[in-house]
Amino acid sequence: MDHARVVSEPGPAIFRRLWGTGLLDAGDMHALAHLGWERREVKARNPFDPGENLCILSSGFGFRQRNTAGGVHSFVSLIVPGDICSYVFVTGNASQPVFSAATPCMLMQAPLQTVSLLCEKHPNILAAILSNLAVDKSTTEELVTSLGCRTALERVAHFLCEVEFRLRRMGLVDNMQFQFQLTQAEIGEYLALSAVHVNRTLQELRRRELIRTQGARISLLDRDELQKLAGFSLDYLQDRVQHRAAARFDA
Amino acid sequence: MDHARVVSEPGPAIFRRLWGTGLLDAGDMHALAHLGWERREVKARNPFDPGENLCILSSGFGFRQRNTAGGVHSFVSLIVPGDICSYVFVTGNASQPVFSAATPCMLMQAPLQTVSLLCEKHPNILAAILSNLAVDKSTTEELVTSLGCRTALERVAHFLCEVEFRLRRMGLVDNMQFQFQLTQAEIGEYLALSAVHVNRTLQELRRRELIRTQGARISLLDRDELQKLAGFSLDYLQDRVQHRAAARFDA
DNA sequence: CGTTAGCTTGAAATCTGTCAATGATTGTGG
DNA sequence: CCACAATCATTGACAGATTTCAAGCTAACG
Repeated sequence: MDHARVVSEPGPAIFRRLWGTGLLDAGDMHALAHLGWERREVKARNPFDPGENLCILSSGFGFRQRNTAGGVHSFVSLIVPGDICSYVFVTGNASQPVFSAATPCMLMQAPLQTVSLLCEKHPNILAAILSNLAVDKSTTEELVTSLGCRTALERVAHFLCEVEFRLRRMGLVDNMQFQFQLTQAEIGEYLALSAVHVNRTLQELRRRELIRTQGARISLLDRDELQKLAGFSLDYLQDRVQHRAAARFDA
Repeated sequence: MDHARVVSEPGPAIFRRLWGTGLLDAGDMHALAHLGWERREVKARNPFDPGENLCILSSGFGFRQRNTAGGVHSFVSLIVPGDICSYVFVTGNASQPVFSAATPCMLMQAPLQTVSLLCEKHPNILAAILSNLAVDKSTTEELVTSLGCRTALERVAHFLCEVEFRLRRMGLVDNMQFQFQLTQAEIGEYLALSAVHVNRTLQELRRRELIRTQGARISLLDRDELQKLAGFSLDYLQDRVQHRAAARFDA
């Protein structure tokens, strides 16, 4: 049984992530689809501040980047298609990291006021957004675990497992293969490794025949083994886990 | 000007953190105080799962601990008095880290249903809770920055600056001194350092005359210098930063 | 007064970073 | 369509921060 299978849903693919919470019905999806979204392009390597808009990444990859006083900056979360770019519109707290495009990105945004009205009429949508927020938080916490407890090899393996799952959930993985347009320097910045060491680590994964790369395309040759190496469990990536005792891994 | 000064507020000290958001009025505080809280004691080194209750730490220190499949476990956030122990009651997402008491702890909790009704009548309370959630998220993101970009010395210094601020906000700091009952092993588990290295790092801070310890009591001898060393800015700890361009440090 | 948990210290091992140079790939303008 | 530039990947040698191991020390506590 494939927990991350693509469920047929009544709406554009960009809302698949919200639909995946299992909290929405067809009416909610219809309302979402007709909210009057504004499209917005962001060039690779450019920052973008969604302000108080609800902003969903439609295509491309990005990070939330945290800039501190001392010139220190680091990526705190990876944003893939379907993800909400910023939760300021929910929490009202402005001192948050800013979205930074890694590849050319297409975003969809809607102003806070519109979203507020939408949530009043469709409380399930608010619940879905909060569930996404929780998963986002949980993902950053898992990153803390990675940085704290895992070696470079485990860290990179774990990262690949996570990306595969999140892209598969959006229907962007084809037979364990997916487009992965991040530079090794960017992966390093996210995983707190130097670009050089990311390179060596990827080589080691290739040597062990766990992954294969062809340009920007990557395939996981032995996902089970990779997950085992990484200590990867998809618990932290799932919305509303109702039965925690259920099977943890895909078939 | 002291940004973290204790404002006189209409309610028990335990709600000082929520009051500090600046979103509540006297009526909200009154409603909070009379919610029918249940006291709950947790022994040192014991875990506690708040489930879907709103649960606020009243005294003691704790961590949110994340346990993953491979036996890997790490602390992802520090909980001090006034902090909400778990946001499951907001997000509905159960696959979250569990509270783990470092010292003997006293908690106050109220069931989800009661809290829901409260928030319907007092929407500002929901806003305050969401603001706390945002700060909590932000704090974990800052931890990512620490683990990724800071040396052991900077990391420990940063941690001390953060704790001092958070305790001061709750009125628990007296002339740069506060009770700090964590073992070096626990600090290490949070900052991804070995207990041995935490020890050496604290020695270095003492040698530089930035801190002094007397038993479980610690005093920051030169907070400015410590903050400078750590690259500490309190942006990420504050609720609803309205004017981002304002001065960043305390006087 | 013994026991236990926590703190301190030293030496050796190791992972990862830095530096520097060389290939490979991609995109672009002529 | 090719040549050039720029970015990215790769490789090797070396340095350094942090971990691990092992042992003694201290202090709190029953």
